[in-house]
Amino acid sequence: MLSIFTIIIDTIFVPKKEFMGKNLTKRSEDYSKWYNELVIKADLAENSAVRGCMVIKPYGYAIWEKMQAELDRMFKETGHENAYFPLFVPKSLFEAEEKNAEGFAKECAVVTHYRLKTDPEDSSKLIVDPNAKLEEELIVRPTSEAIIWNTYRGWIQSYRDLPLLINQWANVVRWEMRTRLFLRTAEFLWQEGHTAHATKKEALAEAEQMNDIYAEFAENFLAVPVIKGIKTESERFAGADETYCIEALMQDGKALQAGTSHFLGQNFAKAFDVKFTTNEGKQEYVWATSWGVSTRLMGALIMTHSDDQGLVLPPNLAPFQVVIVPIYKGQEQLEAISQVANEIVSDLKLHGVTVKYDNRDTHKPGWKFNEYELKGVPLRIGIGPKDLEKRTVELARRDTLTKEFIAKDNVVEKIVDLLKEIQDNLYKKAKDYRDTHITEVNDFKTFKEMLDTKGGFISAHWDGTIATEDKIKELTKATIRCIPMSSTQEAGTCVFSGAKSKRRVLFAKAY
RNA sequence: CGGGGUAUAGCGUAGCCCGGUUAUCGCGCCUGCUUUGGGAGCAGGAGGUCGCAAGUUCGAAUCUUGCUACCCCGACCA
Repeated sequence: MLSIFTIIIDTIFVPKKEFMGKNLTKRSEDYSKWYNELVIKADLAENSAVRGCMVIKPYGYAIWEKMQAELDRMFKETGHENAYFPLFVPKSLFEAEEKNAEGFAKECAVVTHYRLKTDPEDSSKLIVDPNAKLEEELIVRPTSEAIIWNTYRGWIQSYRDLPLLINQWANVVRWEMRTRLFLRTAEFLWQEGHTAHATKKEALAEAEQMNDIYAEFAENFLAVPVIKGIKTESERFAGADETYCIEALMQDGKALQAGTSHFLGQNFAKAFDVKFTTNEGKQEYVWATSWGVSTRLMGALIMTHSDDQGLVLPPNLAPFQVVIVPIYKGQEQLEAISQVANEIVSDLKLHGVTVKYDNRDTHKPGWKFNEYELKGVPLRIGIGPKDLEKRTVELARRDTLTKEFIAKDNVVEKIVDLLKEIQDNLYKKAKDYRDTHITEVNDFKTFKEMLDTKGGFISAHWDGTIATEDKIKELTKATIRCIPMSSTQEAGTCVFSGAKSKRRVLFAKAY
């Protein structure tokens, strides 16, 4: 349709040479080095003075804010409200739900004192005041079930108080041994939903619904295809009866858990004595769920779409979807170009497109081209003297790295169309990669071979025992990522033990 | 917490084995001029507790010891 209005003067497949010089390690050379460099060079985040903790820079944070805004909208649309609970959890509350406490105990930061004082031996230094020891240690939350369920006890008396549907946006701390920007940091940002229900059925439905929302968000918004599934017992959240998850596949063939939603049964209700009176006057424990996604999604986004030239952002998440770069000699030309650029800017804004006009004279056009490629801006408009003459603009796509000249009058229409196309294209490309990297395997030799050569998900039969799961992990480093929701009954024999199995599960090496 | 490695300007580095004028180079930064359709060129300039603390020595970035931080590989993990 649009091509009727669009005069394509020229389409150029830009020669590779022009894109060299970003000094970014190639994915094929060293994938994890590529990732680290990309995060730094695209100005998303950097390491901080605090071990394992990152500084999220404005450009990276803008992307996170877009994720937040969309998720927040989806949560509210399904009846959830935001609240905020404390950063600290008294140890006695933390230990109340045993499995949860045990699961997180090894990675907790603990506050033991509340005051510093001047070092008597060196007045320029501070020391912890030994007289300011806390009566009870405070745990910096690694997750908030404990403090929240302790609070819920006071909020829930009757079936009329249910369901209780709460979300909080917060930071949590998990003292990880080895950290990587966005993928695993000691402190990270996330949202955690905590809901209370009158029946098991309703809580299960909630947990599943939120996992569905995560999947929808990942696919439609991040353009990251995911597999919805259930975790095995050993991969389950500490304190949950069932963990639903979405699993994504990165370009290096490793899986990434992108979100989890837990059915907590009555475990926390019992640990914190949260009961309600039914409409028949009986006292019952409530049923619970919790669910969360974190800044790790940034990692998923980066590792799904980006290439050797830098970040590639889906239009839905780009802090600005279009950048306009003027190419000019002298003030007069700049003014003429700016007039055209400003027209396009206001027209794009009217169509809901976010756009940045970069008229800084401190950097040359070539520099800007590279910069915005590195930062993954979906579309770039170049306007120079030749364009003024011909009433055209140059339009470059980040996802395909192609450029074309189009008539200035059609540019807005074309862009609106292209943004949608880019969003779809990124998803399709990622899904195609993912789908071709799910390999059905029926014997252990092939299992190992596939993991080492092709990578990705291995769909195989499993006998359902933790022993087999552990053994496979020990031998191959692959874990069961999930039992896919979509998997159907299929008689077979376990790829490792040869015992009977009713369905296939997905194995992969994971982040 | 085990095993290995590194520490020199904002970043990346040379020098260290074999101690000796003013610590090398690149990027970045500042000033000026010329430039601007794929990371500009030239000229000039600023920037250093050589991780920290002791020791050896006439003399230490360089040798010795201790400490600290970080990185990589394991174990742990959203």
